[in-house]
Amino acid sequence: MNKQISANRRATSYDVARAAGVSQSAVSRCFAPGGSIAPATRERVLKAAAELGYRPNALAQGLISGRTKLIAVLIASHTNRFYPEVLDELTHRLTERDMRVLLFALRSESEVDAILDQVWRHSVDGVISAARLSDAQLQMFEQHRIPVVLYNRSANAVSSASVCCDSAAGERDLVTRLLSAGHRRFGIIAGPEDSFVGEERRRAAIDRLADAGINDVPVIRGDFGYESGGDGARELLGTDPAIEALICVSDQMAIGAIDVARQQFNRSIPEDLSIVGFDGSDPATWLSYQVTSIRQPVRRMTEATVAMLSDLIEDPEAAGEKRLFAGQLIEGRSARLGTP
Amino acid sequence: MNKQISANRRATSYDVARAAGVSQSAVSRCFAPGGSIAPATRERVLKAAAELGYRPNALAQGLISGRTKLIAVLIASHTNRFYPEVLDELTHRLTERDMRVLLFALRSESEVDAILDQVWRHSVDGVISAARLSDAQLQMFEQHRIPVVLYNRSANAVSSASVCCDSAAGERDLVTRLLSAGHRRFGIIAGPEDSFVGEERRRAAIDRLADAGINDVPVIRGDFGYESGGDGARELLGTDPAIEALICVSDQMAIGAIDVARQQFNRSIPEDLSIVGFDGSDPATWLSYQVTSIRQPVRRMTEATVAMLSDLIEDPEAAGEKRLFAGQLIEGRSARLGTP
DNA sequence: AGCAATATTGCATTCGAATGCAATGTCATC
DNA sequence: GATGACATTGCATTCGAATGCAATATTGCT
Repeated sequence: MNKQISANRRATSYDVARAAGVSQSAVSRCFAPGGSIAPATRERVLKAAAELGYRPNALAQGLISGRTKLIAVLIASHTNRFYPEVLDELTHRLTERDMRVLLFALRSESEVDAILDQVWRHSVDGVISAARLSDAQLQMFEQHRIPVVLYNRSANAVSSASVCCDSAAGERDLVTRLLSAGHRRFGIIAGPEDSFVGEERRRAAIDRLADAGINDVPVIRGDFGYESGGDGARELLGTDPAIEALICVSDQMAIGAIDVARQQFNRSIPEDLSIVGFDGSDPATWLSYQVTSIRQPVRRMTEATVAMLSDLIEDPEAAGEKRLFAGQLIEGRSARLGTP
Repeated sequence: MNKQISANRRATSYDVARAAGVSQSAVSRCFAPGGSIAPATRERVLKAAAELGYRPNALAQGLISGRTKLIAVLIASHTNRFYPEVLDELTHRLTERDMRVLLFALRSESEVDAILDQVWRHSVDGVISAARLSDAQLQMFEQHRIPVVLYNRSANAVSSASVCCDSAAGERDLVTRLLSAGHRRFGIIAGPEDSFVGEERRRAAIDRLADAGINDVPVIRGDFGYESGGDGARELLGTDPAIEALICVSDQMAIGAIDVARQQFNRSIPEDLSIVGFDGSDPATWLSYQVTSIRQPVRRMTEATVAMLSDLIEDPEAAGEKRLFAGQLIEGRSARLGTP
């Protein structure tokens, strides 16, 4: 019996070839950019393809050509929850360049291996990771010439491409301005110990304060979220009511801290207490908060990430570049700042 | 010359077969659940596979088996920006069931066709759409037996599976409670005309008000975001300062409205003005707002979505079920509510 | 031991498109 | 009309795993 074209079977290049009276190769060449094909033939093939609703099968293309145009995007759940702009921008930039997003949301460190296993199986052309990868994991990709671009984190040992917002510089700026406004008594609401940017910001703040002769600054750890910011403020202000400025390593924690300071400690912000955040996320600009913060240039960063990844895919031997973007200081109304 | 195993080539099932001294079929059967293989052979194969770092190639598997375990997730950019929980939960639930997320973020209606083209090429096993699809587009999927589950929207003509929060019922409840608190003068801050849930909520509010004999309620359209909520409030309160209650079809618009009402119109919320939202998103619970709203049961809804999709993939002939989840009324502090 | 029943294994083919190579076809030029 | 340069086309193979079928190997049982 002949191969039946059942109503719901997808049309293949052979079906199109038969309909157009050409070989399968000709069909393939019609859809390949720069394929050698006569204009007249091309016409006929495209017409047949349109009639049959033919679309090249990405699996077959990927299998034979070794290029899938799939990009694995690894993002920690909390990054996406608190900063959804990042994923949205990444997705758009990738789509613009004709790449597809295979999304993996990580809730915990322990899932990474299982997820990389999947990434691996799908023969992705590249990886964008806004989640922590171990050196061994990065090496695995490097060894197999799969480009990886790290977003807002960088690797220790392995030389790996990355795009980051300069957290340290941003945090230093903030602290410098707080100091020059005369603040001398600080509290820090940091992130989890395993957060790259969180730790970078915490260290930068502590170092800058130490430079100014201020040591033993109390640190409370949160999870970047609203609740934990409030908890941190409660604990810090409860322990030392004389604290003049709270340095929070994320906007959402700053917001939580502002609410608790105002409502439970009856402080006026910024008159009685300065609070700064980090990220420049949307809610930070809301009238009730207007958080003084460092805004990450997300659009430029995501654009750079995708551009860098494209380049690496073109030339996998190219060295991984590290790009550092300066954050922009947002002078909100949640902190008293001095002149720079 | 023999096929060279260069350092960075991926191991294939043939490589493993050679290393373990068995046929490629045996290797394949080791990784297939329930494959007929002797325990001893299995041992040997798995050992060889581990040594070579072998992982089945998902493209080849998908091509030959017709199952890719890929799920296309279509989500409107604004849904993800204002309500990131949805995508995060969906991704996790899908991952739990051993399915992968091919993500598409839609900024505008016009991108849909290009994106469905891509979805199509990738032979996904199913689609979850939190974006509008036309009847023709839905039919296309149905015709080819590709299950689609709509999230928070439902189709008109086509019978399609869907999971929704009962926006109409929720909005009616809110309005009922506002009415029973004695409010008589309302304003509505709605969503864009092409938003499914936005319109559903707007209509429900208008209908419920009409039932109470209140007609010609002013409606301003926003885009679900903070700014547009503030703009809406400014316009409504500017036009009619006697308005007693603002009905916003999203929490972020309610928040924007609260800020503008407080800071630009000097109103106490809820004493001078009641404002209600919808969604039960994170920021709505923040102390400064505590928006009175309807919380969508996101976890249950995403769970149901994924379960439904799994079932449809198992049995594509099954009829698409429509599941409607009741929202939970959150009595915040942004509105005066009467008894039910 | 002998035979059937069952469990393992390998062979060969398949999925759908891309591509090197050889075979045509076309055209210009002298 | 012959010759060469170049453009089109098709053939055959390839990517890597799954699977129906036939060939063996084991096992149980008499």
